[in-house]
Amino acid sequence: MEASSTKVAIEQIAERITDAVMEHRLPPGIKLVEEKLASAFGVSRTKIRQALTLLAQEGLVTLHPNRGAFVKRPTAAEARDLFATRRLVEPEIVRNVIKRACSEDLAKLRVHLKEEAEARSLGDRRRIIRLSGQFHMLLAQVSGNSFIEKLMGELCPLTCLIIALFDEPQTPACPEDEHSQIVEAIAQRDEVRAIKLMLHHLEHIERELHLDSPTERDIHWEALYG
Amino acid sequence: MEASSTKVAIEQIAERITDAVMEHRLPPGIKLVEEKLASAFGVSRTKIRQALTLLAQEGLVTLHPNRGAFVKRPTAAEARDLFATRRLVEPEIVRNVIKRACSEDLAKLRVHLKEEAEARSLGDRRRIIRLSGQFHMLLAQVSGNSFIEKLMGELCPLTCLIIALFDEPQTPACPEDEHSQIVEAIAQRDEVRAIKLMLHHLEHIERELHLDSPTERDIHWEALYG
DNA sequence: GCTGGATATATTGCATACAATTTATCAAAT
DNA sequence: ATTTGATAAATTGTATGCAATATATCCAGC
Repeated sequence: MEASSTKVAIEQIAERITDAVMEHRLPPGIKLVEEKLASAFGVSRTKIRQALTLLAQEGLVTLHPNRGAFVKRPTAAEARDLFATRRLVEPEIVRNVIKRACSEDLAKLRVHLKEEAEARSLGDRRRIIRLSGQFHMLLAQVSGNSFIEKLMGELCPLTCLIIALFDEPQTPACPEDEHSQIVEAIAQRDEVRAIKLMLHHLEHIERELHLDSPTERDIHWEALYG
Repeated sequence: MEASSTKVAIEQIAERITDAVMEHRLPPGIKLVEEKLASAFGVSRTKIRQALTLLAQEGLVTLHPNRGAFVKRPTAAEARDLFATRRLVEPEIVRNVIKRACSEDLAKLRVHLKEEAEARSLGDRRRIIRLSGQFHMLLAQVSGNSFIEKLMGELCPLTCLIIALFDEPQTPACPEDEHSQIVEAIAQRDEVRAIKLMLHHLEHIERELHLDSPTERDIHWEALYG
């Protein structure tokens, strides 16, 4: 039961679960037992159930009938599709941000960069991963297209999951500070450079993953001895 | 109460509501009363509620706290964002379809074209609108990227809503049979032509709408007399 | 006739109870 | 030791009941 008596909206529940997933506190594949979540959030299962259908629709959770909800375990193929989608969408985001961003927007982005730098200097790896994802969500927000914003709001948490699954655990934190370079290119209204940096950034993330070595999930047990 | 005793999954409920919206049987802005849906589908409100949160997450329905669920009324700005997103995504879909489509996929597309032609010859306007949307969803399916497929599954019903809102009611059915031209270009693996046709098609749809004349919804009553 | 406010009705929000189903436990058999 | 089957425990799926809130109705007052 929660200490406070404030009502917890199902969106808040979904968001807190999403944050936990982004910070790798909920690993891919783990089961989300309704009763446990209900008592953790101090609400009834009815609300948890709604939050879970919401998260399932977002793609962060998989619902197995009569068996429950599980944090999604994306396959390598899904990971590749995800990055293909991001390579398509994020250049458009950059173009729109350069077109529309006012000085306050740039300020917001720079505040975020500071948070990232802080987390990095503190070595808070979980916070780094979450903030890295949220940087891209913030960019999408500034770009001003609600559909693309929503899409990125789903792809970024999933990217965190994919990193949890396919990245070597001891990879040195995050590559480098490519985010601040992107922001600077945007501030200078250098579209070509900003897009190039963004695409390189995405390629760096994808290349650090081991999408070729098949996970247990990818093995087709039925077909193995066909 | 449903005649059959088959269990109705929440996805089915959501899908049937989506179809009704696509066919303009549920107009934008209409209230969806839980009790009425519950008896229409022969289930309890609990399940309806889950279907509605799902549809809200998809963006087809708006949830007003304590006031209920309403079929979304997209604004002109949202309509423009939607078409901008489709202009970004659908060329990628065409590229992937040309790369991946086998002969069975092409056959499926041609079967769909036949259905469209049939509906058109019968003058079944509602079915035409729904099938026109589903053509694009089918293309997305064939393209093989699950994220883009899901995105188009949300954008197409919304497009139908936007047409219901911003199109003149007596517009002559649908422009022409641009879909079959696109399929032929795909069958010939003519990427440049297929993409060009797709973009023209989207522009035709958007240009037939009256996105400049402000709807009642767009008027800012508070700011009017500022 | 229109406005304002009280009462009644309708509707949503939520928790709970119970049936259906799955998962875990444990003993017997090979 | 491993497997099989029966039983018990845990968990999900669903309907229902009640409180909270919003909407509609009605009637007095202007």
